[in-house]
Amino acid sequence: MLIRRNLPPFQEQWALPGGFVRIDESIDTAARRELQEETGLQDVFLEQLYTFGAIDRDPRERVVTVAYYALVNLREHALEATTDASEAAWFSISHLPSLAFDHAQIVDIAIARLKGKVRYEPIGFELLPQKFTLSQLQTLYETVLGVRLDKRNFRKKLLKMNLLVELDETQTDVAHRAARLYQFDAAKYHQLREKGFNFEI
Amino acid sequence: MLIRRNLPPFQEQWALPGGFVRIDESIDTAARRELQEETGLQDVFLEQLYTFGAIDRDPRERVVTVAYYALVNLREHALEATTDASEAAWFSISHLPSLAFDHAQIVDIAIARLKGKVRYEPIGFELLPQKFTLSQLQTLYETVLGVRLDKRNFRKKLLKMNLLVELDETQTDVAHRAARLYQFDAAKYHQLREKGFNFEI
DNA sequence: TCAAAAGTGTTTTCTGTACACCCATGC
DNA sequence: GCATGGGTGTACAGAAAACACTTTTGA
Repeated sequence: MLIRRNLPPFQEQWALPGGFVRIDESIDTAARRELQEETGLQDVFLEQLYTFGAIDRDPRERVVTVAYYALVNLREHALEATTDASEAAWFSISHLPSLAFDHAQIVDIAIARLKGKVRYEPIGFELLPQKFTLSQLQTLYETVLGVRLDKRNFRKKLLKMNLLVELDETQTDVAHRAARLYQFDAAKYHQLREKGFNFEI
Repeated sequence: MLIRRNLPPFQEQWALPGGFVRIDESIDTAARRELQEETGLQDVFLEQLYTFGAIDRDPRERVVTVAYYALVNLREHALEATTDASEAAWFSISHLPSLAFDHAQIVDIAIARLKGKVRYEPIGFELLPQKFTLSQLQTLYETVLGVRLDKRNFRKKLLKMNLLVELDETQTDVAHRAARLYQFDAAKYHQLREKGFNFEI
């Protein structure tokens, strides 16, 4: 999700949303506030990514950026028009425009983090609606990891973890056999974690 | 490695070494400089850990800390007396004194990072001398991960990776059969990585 | 009736784990 | 000669990987 800058430097260029930390808020709070102010996104997975501190990364003055990344599913969190930024839009990470400042580097590091983390923590579900099909989940992993997965083996593995609740519902509005819907059981995950269980794809 | 503070607040208490980033240096550079100034340590593995930004973490004023962690082997990097800190000393992480500021939390996060990272990146070698025995390596993993490992399986696994160079040397000054020494082959590791190899313990 | 994706088991291969004894060395 | 850690192989079990066809549905 990028915003188009309406002020120099890098005017008219796309950039990551962001802003300054206030003296009376933590940086976690600031990240959440900025995200909300610039995109309308709320109640999403948000985690500190990395802190960027090269001396010339902003041409105006010395700026240190503590970058955060959020995971969002587009169906349940629509973008709202906001006042801060002139324009906000979603991009495919395989078709990014050129970015302001060192934001391309920040995106690279975020993708690397996601790729690493998605394999051993159940954060992939943040990118899907609450109810999803196993094929959607598989496609998600195939996209993030950049590999093709075997359908039968994938289902076997995921279902054996006992983290998915099989619902009595199916997809609607598809032009083929409707797939069963599942839900991720976060409570069960935390419970299993206590006992030494490790999520792994 | 902790230093004893000689100024308030938390005077006389143990704390992580640290200091302020200068306007003309990157935060990476600042971390390296502070480490060198306060402990004499140079040319060690140093990586950004996490940025701490709670509003009241320093009683004097608002301070944001970008924490770094270093991995050091004590045999090859002796501590030097320095002027900045009144005293510097190594502690076992299982016997830490109470720490100034939120440094106990920082240490906890560093240990968690090490525990996670040591399993899928070959950073454990940073904690050993260049030449080491397989038993030393095993003990290191057992200590960091907090588990006991099977000697035969551990050796089998490590040697099969082809990342260790078997030297024509053995330990000296031990009161039992001297163990063969090995070296980690970083070049080979990077070469294998290119081909999709993943280090994993 | 066709297209499109859902759903389902078995076999083979590989990897992880469990396990015990002899060897070399210094004291 | 004894204490101490060094060094070695095999068998079993469980996990991962390979693989193809039938079913359901809407258009």
